[in-house]
Amino acid sequence: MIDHTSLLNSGAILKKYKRGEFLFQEGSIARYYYQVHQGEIKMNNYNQEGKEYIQGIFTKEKSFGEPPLFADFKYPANAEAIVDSEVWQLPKEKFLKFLEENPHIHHKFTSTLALRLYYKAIMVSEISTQEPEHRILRILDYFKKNSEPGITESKIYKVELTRQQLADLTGLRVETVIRSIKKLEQKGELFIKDRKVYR
Amino acid sequence: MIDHTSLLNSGAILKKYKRGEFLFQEGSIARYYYQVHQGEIKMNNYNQEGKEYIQGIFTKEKSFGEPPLFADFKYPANAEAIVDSEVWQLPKEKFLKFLEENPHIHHKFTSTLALRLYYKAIMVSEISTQEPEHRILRILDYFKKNSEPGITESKIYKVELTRQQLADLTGLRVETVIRSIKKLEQKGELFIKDRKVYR
DNA sequence: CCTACTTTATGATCAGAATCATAAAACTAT
DNA sequence: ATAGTTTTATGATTCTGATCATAAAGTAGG
Repeated sequence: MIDHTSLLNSGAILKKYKRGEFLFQEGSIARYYYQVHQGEIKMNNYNQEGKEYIQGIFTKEKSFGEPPLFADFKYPANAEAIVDSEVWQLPKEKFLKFLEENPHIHHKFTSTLALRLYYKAIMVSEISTQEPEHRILRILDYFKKNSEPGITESKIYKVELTRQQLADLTGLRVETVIRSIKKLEQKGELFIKDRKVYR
Repeated sequence: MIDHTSLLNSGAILKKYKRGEFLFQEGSIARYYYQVHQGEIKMNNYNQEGKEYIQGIFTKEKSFGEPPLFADFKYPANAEAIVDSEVWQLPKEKFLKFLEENPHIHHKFTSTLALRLYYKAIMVSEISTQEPEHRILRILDYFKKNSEPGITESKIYKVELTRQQLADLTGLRVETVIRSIKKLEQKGELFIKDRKVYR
């Protein structure tokens, strides 16, 4: 989102996180702008029984957790490293100052927020009204679309998500995801090779 | 969101919609900025079987449907008048020009988007991991908080939503909402008087 | 006032996803 | 190579919210 030179010039530092480590917790105050340098970060919630919901997964160069920097509220979810990762960290004030000085980048963040809202609107409606197979296809298509810019429908996409992650993204249980994927394969909506899903 | 004088100066017009009328449909291209002047507008989705999901309800002076004006995508939901309403309509180009000339207002829209993202993040997590009673309390608290700025927890809030609307906001069925509300009353989380819910 | 419709309500039944149990295959770390 | 963990897999059972049926109370329009 922000190039490395600008990050360094603005005073960002690169921090390392081990797989499973938290960058911040649900309910805490937002103090930094974050951008993935290496690895994978997920934002998630756990309910009382420990069931997880994954709000989003962020990879190389993607920023996350900015919304509370723009309005006055606490983090609605945790940020947790999926694998060992390196993440740029820029203090809130410096981030906001940088945006003021770079209206073009500010615009990019506004449209990123808009796009994320679009995705959330779709997912919340899917989860509340559609059956498992439909939900799973939506998530797969979303990840496919975001995998490489301008990927065509005809091109085959290899899903790198585990069944458990798909479950946590769609609000389903892992067994339900496994069974639904099997049914989707029978229907020809996707295929499985060496346990990996392709769509 | 934008004051009436500015709206008029920028070239906005006031349009009337009858209860049940659509302002735009899911999948169509965004051409206007909308702001409620009188009445109530909901954004919603219908699935194949006609089951509705309400993304949000917008009242006096609230804007809606801006995200696709900031990024390149189609409406993820419909906009439908809940009651007879009057809505300001400003062409996209004029809206974006107005924002450019008024960075302060632009900032307000960015934080509105951030806040809406916050609400969606909470709802999608609630819907996918929490049971009916929990979901309903969340929605009630959200509407309570937005009913008047700075409402305290101790103050009693009268819920103007119907059971059906609560169902469509939480992804539940109307019978489930009715039964859950009864249980919540027994637990002392809210009370019912003349069929109206108070929290 | 009368008729339509909407909203709230309640009981009975059903269905589908969650849960529980178990296990094999595939990685990971030592 | 070995032990431990994660991932995928499948069958049996349970349970909760959806569905179906029905009705009374409330509201709106002519």
